[in-house]
Amino acid sequence: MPATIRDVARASGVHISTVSRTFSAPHLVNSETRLRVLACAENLGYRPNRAARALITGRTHNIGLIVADIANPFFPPLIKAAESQARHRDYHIFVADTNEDPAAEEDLVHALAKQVDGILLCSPRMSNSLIEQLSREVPLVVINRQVTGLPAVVMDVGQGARLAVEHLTGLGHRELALLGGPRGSWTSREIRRAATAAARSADAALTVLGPNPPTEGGGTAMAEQVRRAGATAVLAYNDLMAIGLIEGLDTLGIRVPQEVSVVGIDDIALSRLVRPKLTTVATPTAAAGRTAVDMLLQHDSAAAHRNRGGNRTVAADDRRTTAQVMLQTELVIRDSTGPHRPATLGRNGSAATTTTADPGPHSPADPGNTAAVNPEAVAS
Amino acid sequence: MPATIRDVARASGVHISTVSRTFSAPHLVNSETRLRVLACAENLGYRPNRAARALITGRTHNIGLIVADIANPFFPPLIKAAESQARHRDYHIFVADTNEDPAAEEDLVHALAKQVDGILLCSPRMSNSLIEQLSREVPLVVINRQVTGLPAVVMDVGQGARLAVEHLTGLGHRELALLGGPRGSWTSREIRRAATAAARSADAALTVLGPNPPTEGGGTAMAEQVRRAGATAVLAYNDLMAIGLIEGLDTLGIRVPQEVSVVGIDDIALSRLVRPKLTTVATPTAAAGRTAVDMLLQHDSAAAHRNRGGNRTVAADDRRTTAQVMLQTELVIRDSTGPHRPATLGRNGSAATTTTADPGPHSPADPGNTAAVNPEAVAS
DNA sequence: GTGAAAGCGCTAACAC
DNA sequence: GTGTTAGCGCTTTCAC
Repeated sequence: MPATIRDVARASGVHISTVSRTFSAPHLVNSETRLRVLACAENLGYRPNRAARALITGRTHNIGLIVADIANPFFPPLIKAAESQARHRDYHIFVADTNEDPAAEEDLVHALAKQVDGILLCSPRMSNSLIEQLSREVPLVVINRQVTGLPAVVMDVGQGARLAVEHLTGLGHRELALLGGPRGSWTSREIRRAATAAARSADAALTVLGPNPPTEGGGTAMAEQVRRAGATAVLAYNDLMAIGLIEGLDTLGIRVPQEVSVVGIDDIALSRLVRPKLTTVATPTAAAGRTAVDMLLQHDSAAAHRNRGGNRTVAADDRRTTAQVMLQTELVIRDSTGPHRPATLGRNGSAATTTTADPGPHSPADPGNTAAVNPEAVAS
Repeated sequence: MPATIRDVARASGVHISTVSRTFSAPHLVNSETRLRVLACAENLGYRPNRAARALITGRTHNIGLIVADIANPFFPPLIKAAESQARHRDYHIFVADTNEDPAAEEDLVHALAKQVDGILLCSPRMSNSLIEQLSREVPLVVINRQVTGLPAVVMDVGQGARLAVEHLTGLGHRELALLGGPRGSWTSREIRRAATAAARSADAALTVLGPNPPTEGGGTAMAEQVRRAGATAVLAYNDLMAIGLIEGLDTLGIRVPQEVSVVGIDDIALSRLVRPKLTTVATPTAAAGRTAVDMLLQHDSAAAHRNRGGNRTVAADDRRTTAQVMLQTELVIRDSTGPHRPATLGRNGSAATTTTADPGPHSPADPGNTAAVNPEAVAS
């Protein structure tokens, strides 16, 4: 039923190779002929079969995008941007979800390898060495992870974490907590590293809690531990966890930001919608998606000369374009962070803070304190 | 570099067709031979090239999923469910984003047609007749739309809208507004139809405002009009618009639910996270994704006998499995709806509400008024 | 500028 | 049970 190149050839009275050229190398065909062929193709509804074409050219014009969890609000903007960029360049995109399972990542790469020109590996949880090995099977661009020798685009979460910690210590907080992300997350390690360093510089204590699932529930579950740790300010692996934590704290009768300040990371759309609006580190996820596609495709131009029976030096050659891009992050201060207020009532291990909205004056024993501010007034 | 069927054949000393059978019809090959072939394949890292296979079998084992906006929180759970279900059945899934553009939908269907076994058309904005026409090119399953003769899975938003209106009128509201969705949306039409009918049954007035973009901004932008319409209760096309509307009303100094009740549709994750928590109609989006994949694949089993040069009755035959599934919805009552409270101060055309939190008495010219309440007290 | 022929990786009759 | 042969729809030498 669907028209083939042969149908068009017959209809326009030329050989199939001329039809082929009309579509893949138009300049090689007489413009009169070309117009005729195009007309026939048009009214037969002919479209080149890309799979068949790929069989011989070695380029599928498809890209794979592997993410940990499509439903995690961090990913959709990235997926959308990648898809959009890909399509502008006439590529289609396979999306696959690993459910945070490292084994699934590997399977997926294998399964997709043959039908794509490359794969975007988003926040992978598997080991660097495995990634490297897989990259010999199919061109890979890694997002949110640095693996030596492979093209990657990462967000500078280290800088973001530093900014966040400085913001917190600047508000007078000295007992910080960090809610770690999932095991195997490069981002989580970077955050931890930078946050630890920044806390030390500011003479603040930082308790690391985790690893945790990168979800709202993961955050909520840690509320009790945050309280036990006596932290007055918390940096979470991502916004979802931060929001979950705020809910958990609320359940414990601990108010944010009056008693505890909370900072998230990512600046997902949700962050402006919850109350208090979340202070967070904005990561350029859409840009990451676009950039990754561009890198893959540039990379891919080289890979196109697939070595039909050739030696394997080609694979090595491809790597020469390898680059690692680091995207800037920035701190967005909203309403979930505020100045440190030492508890004035008892301080018997568990921070004894009243649940009532009572922003009375406190003993400014901590260094770096700023003037007290009515939390209500800040709700912008 | 990647191993081909021929490499495996050579390594295991059999003909390529035996290798082929080992993978596509294992029972047809001697178990000893099979084991040997499998072993060779294994250590050559051979995997059948699905595109090449598709060329001859006519089945790509790929599915297309076309949505209006990946970043709209309504879609990710659906995409995730569809992807998961597809992969369980050994299918990969192309995801494409139309940016709410009907023309893009058509292009995408054409572009994807050849490399998929079928397409899931999600909340399409194009005309029924075009959809029908496209379905002759590639098997289609439509989600959130009913088009005669085509398999579809829809959410029963009509019932949901009715429930929502009944809830609202039950609370004493008599001046309702409906925030319509995007032009071309079947769902929007269904909601409008059901809401109108339900309002009439309850002797309530319903002002329809729209069409609107199905986004937060779309909702925010309508706050002023809602006020002008004098509505005390609003049903929005989706949660995003409902949330946006609440923000917009807040800016106008109108409190939800004290002065205006708002109901959304979809029950996206966000709805429980905003304050006030959103009353909404829960739609089973994940189930819709799964079901649509199942329908497509069942449908596809028939389509597999692609008519190589055959007549076109096959296409007609495929249609016999056509079914339309309607998924139940349910009203989730949270905190954005409350009893009608007649304004007691002036009513000079535009509902005169002060921006300061000053719930003073008003002249009760409007019908159906109840007592005033301190807005602060309700914010749970 | 166009046609002829070979072949991408694979499956599907059909022999044996 | 396995080998042979013919192609799926297309691109790409190579002649002419």
